[in-house]
Parts: sequence; C-alpha cells; structure tokens
Amino acid sequence: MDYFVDVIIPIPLEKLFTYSITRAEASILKPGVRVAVPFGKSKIYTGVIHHIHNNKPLVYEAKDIYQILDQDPIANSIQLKHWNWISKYYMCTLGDVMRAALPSPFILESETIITKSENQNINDEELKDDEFLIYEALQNQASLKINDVISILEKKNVLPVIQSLIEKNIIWVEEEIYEKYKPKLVRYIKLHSNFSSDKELELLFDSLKNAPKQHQVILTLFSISAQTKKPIKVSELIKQSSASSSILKALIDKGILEEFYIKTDRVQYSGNETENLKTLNKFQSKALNEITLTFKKQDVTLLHGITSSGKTEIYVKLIEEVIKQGKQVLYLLPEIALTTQLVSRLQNYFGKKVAVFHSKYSSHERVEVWNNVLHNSDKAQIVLGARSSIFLPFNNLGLIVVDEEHEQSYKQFDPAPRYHARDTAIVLAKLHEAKVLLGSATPSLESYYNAKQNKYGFVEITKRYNDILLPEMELVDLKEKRKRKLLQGHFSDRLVEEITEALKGGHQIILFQNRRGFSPIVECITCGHSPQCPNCDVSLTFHQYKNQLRCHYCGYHTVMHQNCEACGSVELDTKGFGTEQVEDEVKTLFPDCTVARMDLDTTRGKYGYEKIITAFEQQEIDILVGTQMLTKGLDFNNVKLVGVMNADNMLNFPDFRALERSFQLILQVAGRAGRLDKRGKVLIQTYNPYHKILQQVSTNDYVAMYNEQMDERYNYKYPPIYKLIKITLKHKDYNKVNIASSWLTKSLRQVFHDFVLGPEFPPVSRIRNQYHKNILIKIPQKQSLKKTKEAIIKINNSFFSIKDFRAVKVILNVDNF
DNA sequence: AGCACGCCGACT
DNA sequence: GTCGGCGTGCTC
Repeated sequence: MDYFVDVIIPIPLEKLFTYSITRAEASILKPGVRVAVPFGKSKIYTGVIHHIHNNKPLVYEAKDIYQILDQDPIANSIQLKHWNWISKYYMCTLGDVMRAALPSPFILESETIITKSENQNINDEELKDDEFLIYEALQNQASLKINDVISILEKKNVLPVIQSLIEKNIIWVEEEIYEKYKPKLVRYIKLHSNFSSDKELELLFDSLKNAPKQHQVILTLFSISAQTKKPIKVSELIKQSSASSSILKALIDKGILEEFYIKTDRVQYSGNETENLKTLNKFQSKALNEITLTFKKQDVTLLHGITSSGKTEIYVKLIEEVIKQGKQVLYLLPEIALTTQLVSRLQNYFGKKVAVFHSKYSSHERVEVWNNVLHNSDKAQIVLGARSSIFLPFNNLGLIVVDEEHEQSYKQFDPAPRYHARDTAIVLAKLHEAKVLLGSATPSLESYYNAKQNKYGFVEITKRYNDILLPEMELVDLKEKRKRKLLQGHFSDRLVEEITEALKGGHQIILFQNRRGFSPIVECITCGHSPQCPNCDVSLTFHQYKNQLRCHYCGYHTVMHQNCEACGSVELDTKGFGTEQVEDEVKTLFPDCTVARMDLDTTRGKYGYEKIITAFEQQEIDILVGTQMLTKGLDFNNVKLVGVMNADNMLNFPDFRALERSFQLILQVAGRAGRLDKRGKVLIQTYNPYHKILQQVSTNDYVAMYNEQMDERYNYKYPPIYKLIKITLKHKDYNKVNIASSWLTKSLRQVFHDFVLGPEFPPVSRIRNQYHKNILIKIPQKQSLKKTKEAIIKINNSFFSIKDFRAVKVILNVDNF
C-alpha cells in the first residue's frame, strides 16, 4: 500500500498538497508535524501535515517529502480544527492561517547555495564575462547565494548565467534550509574538575603567583560560588572581578577554568509571588458568584463593570480556580494595554506561571512561549497576550478572559486571516470545552446584544472600587466660546481654568485628542495647494518634530519645504490639529509645567510606551497629551482632570459604529480620572453639546446608548442585527477597478439583491499606487451564513475566470467592523 | 504568493 | 542582437 500526506503550505492557495511518504514515515508522522517539501521548480517550503492517507492522487505524481522537521507535532489536533474553522469563517486559505499562527522561525525557507563543482578542468576562454566573474568569486569563497551573485554581476536576472555555468559543469547548486530558531545559550563558567582537591588547588594558586589578575578572577569565582549554588554566568564573573574577557580566555586556555552553555529562556520573570489575592468587596464577590453560576449553564459570559470597578481582581479569582484544576488560562488584551502595569500585577499574583505573548517580542521569544504552552509547562499556565495568542498550542484550556472586549483592535484587518480574536477565542474555548469571560466597561453592541438574547450569560457591576465617585462630566460648547472669544487656540476658558486649578492642587491632567481624520496638513495660503502623497490619494501629514511630511498609508516621507511646490509662496499654513499642536499650545499656556505626548510617534520602539507611562506614574509629567492609547486599561492615581479636546471629529466619522465608538472612547478616557480618593473631573469640548451621545456619555447611560444605537442598526441593517462582508478590489488601473467591481456587484446582486451595497471608492481611494473599491454585503439573520459564503466564493470564481480581471486583487473581509 | 516561461520594446 | 518589462499559468 502507498502512503501519502496532505500538507498545509503557507501560501494563499485553497488546496492542500499531497506528498508521497514511505510506510516507515507513515508510522512516525502525525498531523501537526512540520515537513520540508519541494514545491514548484526549485523552492522548498515548510508544510504542516494535515492528515495521512492511502489515496494515490489520480492526475499527478506526488513528490516525496524532503525532510521531517519535528519529532512531535508542534500544533495539536484542536488547533488544526481551529485553523479550519478560521479559514472557513473568515474566507481565507489554511495556508494564510498557518502563516499567522506559527511563529516565523517555525516556517523555514530554502535558499539556493552555489558551490564550485568537483572537476575543475576549465578553459577560461570558454567563459563569458559574467560567468568568469562568478567563477572567480568561487575561487575566493566556498559558496555564494543568489543575492551575492546579483550584487557581483550588478544585475537582477542572474539565472541564465547560473544555468549556463551548471551546464558547463563549473558550479553546483543546492537548496539549503535554515532552521531559523536557535535557542539562546548563556555562557557559564566553572573551575576545571582537575582542581577539586585542596592539594591541587594549592598548586594552582602557586602557579598563578605571577599572574595577579588571573589570581583575582579565581578568588572572585570562589566568593560567588560560596554565595550561590547556581551555575555562574561568564558575564557575572567578568563584572564582579572586573577582569577582561582576555584574562578569562587565558584561564580557559590553560585548562584552569571550563566554560559550558545552558539553554535559557529569553522571556523570564525573576520575581516571586509576593502579593496575596486581595479580598473582593461585596460587589465583586457578588459578581464572581454570578459568573460562576452563569458558567454552569453558558459557555460565554459578559461582565459589564464600569471603569475602576475592579474587574481584574475578579479575573484573578477565576484564573486561580482554573489553575488549581491544572488547566491553562488565556488572558486576552488589546495590544496596547499589554503594559507592564497589568503584566506585573498578574505576575505578583501568579509569579512564574504567567507568560506574555506580545507582538513587540522577538520571534525567538515567541517560540519559547509557544513551546512552553505546547508542553503544558508550568511557566505558561497563564498566557497574557494580544490577539495573536489565540493561536498558541493550548492542550488543556480551562478559561479565556477577553478583557476590554469592545476593543476594535481585536480584529485583524490585514493580511489574511482577517479574524476577530474575541470571536475566534469563543470558538477555541468551545473546542476545549472551556469557558469565556468577556469583560468591558463599555461592551460592544454585539456582545451586549448576545447577552440580551441569552446567548451569553450577563453579569454587571455598577459600583466603583472603594466607592470612588464617577468623575463629574462637563460639556463645553465650543461654538459659544468661540463667539464670545473665549478660545485660546484649542483651549476654552473652562479648560484653562480647570487645568490651572488641578495644577495648583498638585494633580495630573490628561488631554485627549482623537487623531483619526485630524492629522495636521499643510496648505498654501496663496494658492491653496497642499502636498500630496505620490502613491496614495491623501494629503501628507506634517510632523513637526522631524520637520517631515509623511503619508500614514504607505510610509512615504519627505522634508517639509519652505515654499509651496505649486506657486512658490512662502506662506504655508498647517491645518488640522493633532496631539503635537495640543502639546505646543499647552507649552505656551502653561510654560511652568512639564508636558509629554503619547501617540504613535512617541511610542515607537520596544519600551517607548512604557517610558512615558512610567514617567507619568512617577508624576514627573504634569500634563499628558495623547490619542486612543491613553484609554487602554491604565491606572493613574493622581489624575484629577481629563480634557477631551474635541469630541466632534469622533462623532462625525463616517462609519456606522462612530457613535458607539465615541461613547466607548470618551467613557474610557473619563475612567482615567480620579481613581483614588478625589473625585475626578472630565471636560468635553464640543461644537454639539446637545448631541445625544454626549448626553448619554455625561450621564453614563449605557443602556440608553444601547437602545438608541440598536434602533439605528436595525433600521439601517447593520450589525449585530445583520452580518457584514466587505469585498475590496485593488488594482493599479483605475478603469480596471471600476469595470471589475461593477461586474462583481452585478453578479452579487443577482443572488443577494438589495443586500449588496456599492461599489464605492473608500475615502482614500488610492493607496500604494493601487485604486481601491469596496462592495458591502449585508446578511440578514435568517439567511444562512454558510450558504452566503458559498455563493460569494462561487461568484468570485467566475470573476477570476474572466482573464481581464485576473490581475485584480479581491479581498474578502468577514465581520469588517 | 512565488516563480518560470514567453512574448514584446529599448538599449549596449 | 540582448536585457528586462510584465502577462499567464502552475505549483502536489
């Protein structure tokens, strides 16, 4: 009997690929094991085994696998099922899911290595110039890579040259596979075993009489090992003995010291569990009891607890229970909230059991977390992670906590798989028969709706921890202030007053400026021209700190010009206002206080974010100006005042969720105020103080907001009442996008009729030199999602069978909100 | 997605 | 004449 494996390859192709294996291989291979397989003419890819079978492919000859990369599966059967669900639900290929799920070092790639051939009876004159250059290079170095050849020959198309050299039997090529992951090895040092007796030691010290430095090193080594039983790191010895590495090397060369390596985890927590679990107040315990109760009947429960009601303590109690049963816990957080604050809080409770999975970690660090989870290691009983941690190889999951459940950053937009971590986590939990707790102070409408429909359990906390009062909200009418000339830049007299007072009281202030749609652009006062991105249809935004103009879509940047490009005028005006402007104005209005700014620009780098947070916590900063980032689960004790610079740009955002988001956003920032004993104050500046959402915000009335928004969603056919699938077409040719998208819309209308919207150009219709056009499909609740997707795929296939459309990229985005 | 093959214009 | 452009088709 013949044996075959069907393999998932990390490329966006629908199919699995079948390879032939031997009987012996069939007996050791399992689904989830990685294999290296030849693919196409020369490439070798990493594939994950989907299943093993005996069905010989009929129309082609299956190739053999190239190499087996794992002894044991790196992904378990639950994961493979989970991947399958993701690929079906979010309409992408298994390969896409695999690429997103596995840490990149697991996905090996091959590289062509060129070496010179054995028999070198070469006649130089037979060689062309290019060929000779390669031949010559190989006399000096053992091997070349394709990229080396490209740089030697200074041209791109080098394959014909290589081909011809192979034919002339001068070179030899092979594919080399790199195992990208290397465990981190730490160099340790010990005394050579030759010197274990006192007598030998005496002789040793005698021999070092004339080498005082080396003598000193040995003494230090002794004193360190007297203090600790642990192995001694080379770095530690060097530091403590203040010796140079060459002295150490001399000792090693003499055979007095011996070096050895130990594999270490890059991600380490070196503290101990210090803090005991806080006792819950009566509201928290009541909520905890209710959650436990709902978990008896339901798999998912929504916890609606207003800001500072102490949701984290409840999570901790639940986690503790699950850990006791020996099960794993996943604690999901929006990327940005994964700060040291929360991490250290959990580590204080659970010590080394907490692992963190974060996009700012290097891929090697991720591999370590992956392996710890896979082997159910003690070090990863609790995983604290951003959305991608739903891909970790849990084998015994008991609970998933989705904190800040309403956060839109749980949805991945690009590239595929365009999954929503909250929803995907619920499916994962189902596969593990685990429970899910969704937590938020401002739940998303869809989760609240699901709770109302009894799909989820529902638990509420309406009191803040320690009975702190909710901050006092005040709406400031900018229109009126402007009329009465009470505006200084973007600051109303009220805001200035409150800031002054807070500063006087030694308190801190947060100023919130939503950046979306309000980036500063440059405009010429004379001709009205404003610099545009050459690749995208947007104005460039002005970045003062680098004196640069930048495109937020493609990253294009240039220096800010002194003169208008169009008319040469020097009168340029910067319009719009972002955090930078606010920061500048604060500096002029309050020259004596320290200001810091927190936005994408100032938080780049691994610790950029944390530095600002810590400085603010330490009260080195009086006023912090920032964007959405400020809203995410940060607790500052000394903040008295929160100012929302301009609420209108959020409210007016052209999106069906704009109002829901504004409500969530403003309440979240407001929650930063007055977390300790003093009552905080929130000032919201707006041109529409009578806007219903702002009224609902200022009375903290979630239910009113929910009811009103749900009416809108119902009337205008939006989620959670209807499901949405967005189709985006991209191509560099404007006309092609137009023709292709109207063809596609027409075909979709034949099936879905009025539930197809568009095609429409998005607000920025050209990005990276590609024109975009969107089609939206609304799916009523009674319509089968599965059938709908099948129909879309079918239409999509006929779309691609038209050769004119084949170059158009089509992106399917399920639940694009 | 890559990558090869193949057919066309613009350079040595 | 070659080099490199991109349209087309295929990958077990």
